[in-house]
Amino acid sequence: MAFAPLDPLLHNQLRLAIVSLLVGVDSADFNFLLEKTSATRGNLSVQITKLKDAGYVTVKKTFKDNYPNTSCSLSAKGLKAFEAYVKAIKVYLGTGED
Amino acid sequence: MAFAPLDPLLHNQLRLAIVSLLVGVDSADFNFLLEKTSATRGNLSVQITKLKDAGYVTVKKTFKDNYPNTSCSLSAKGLKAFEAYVKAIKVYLGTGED
DNA sequence: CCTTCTTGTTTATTTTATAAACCTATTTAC
DNA sequence: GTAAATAGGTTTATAAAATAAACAAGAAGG
Repeated sequence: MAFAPLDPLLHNQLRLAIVSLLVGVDSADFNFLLEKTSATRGNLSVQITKLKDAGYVTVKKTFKDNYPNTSCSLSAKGLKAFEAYVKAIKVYLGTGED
Repeated sequence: MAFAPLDPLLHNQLRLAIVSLLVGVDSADFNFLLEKTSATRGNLSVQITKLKDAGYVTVKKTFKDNYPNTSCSLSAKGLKAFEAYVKAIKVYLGTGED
C-alpha cells in the first residue's frame, strides 16, 4: 500500500495522546489529561483548543466545587479521524496490510 | 502503559516514510524514495540529511550512468530507533500492551 | 553553442510546537 | 479583612520545524 497522508492534527504527540485517552472514556477533564499526558497547562490548553476548533472534541466548561472545570469528550468526527489515522500510520510502521 | 515520548526525528511523515522504506531493503536511491514518497526533491534532500546527521541512515554519493546518484541505507542505530518508535506509538494507537 | 533535462542542494517563508507570562477567582493564614 | 498562596486555565512570545521556491552544475539533445 502507498503512504497515505497523516492527518496533521493527529500527527502530534500531545494531541494524539489526548485523543487516545478520550477514545476509551465518556469524558475527561483538564486535570486528568494534564496528569496522564505530563504536558504543561499552556500546551494542553492550546492543543485542546485546536482539537475543538477542528470539531474533533467537544468542550464543556462548568464549575466544580467552585472552581472552573473543563471537560472534554471525543466527537464522532474525532473518533472517525482517529481510526483513519491509526489505519494510515500502520502502513508506515509495517503493521498494516501490504 | 504511559505515553512515552516519540522520537521527534521519526515522528514526521516524510522521514518516517523514508525509514520505513529502508527497513525492508538493503539500500535505496534518491529517485526511488522520491517516487515512493511523492515528496518534492528539496524536502527529500533536507530530510535525508537530517537522518544522516542523526546517524540513522548512511548516504553514499556516486555517479551512475554519468549522473550523480545518492544511495541511502538504514544504519543499525536507525533500525533500533525505528523499532523503538513503533513500540512507543502503539501505546498511543491503542495497539500496544496495556 | 544554447537549451533543456537530470539530480540534487541551499535559502527563504510559513507553520507549528512549546514555554513563559498572565489572568480571574478561590482558599488559607494571619 | 487582607495578604499570600493555590486552582484552573488562557494568551502571547519565542524557538524550532516543515515545506516550497530558487539556485547550481554537469549531461544530453538539437
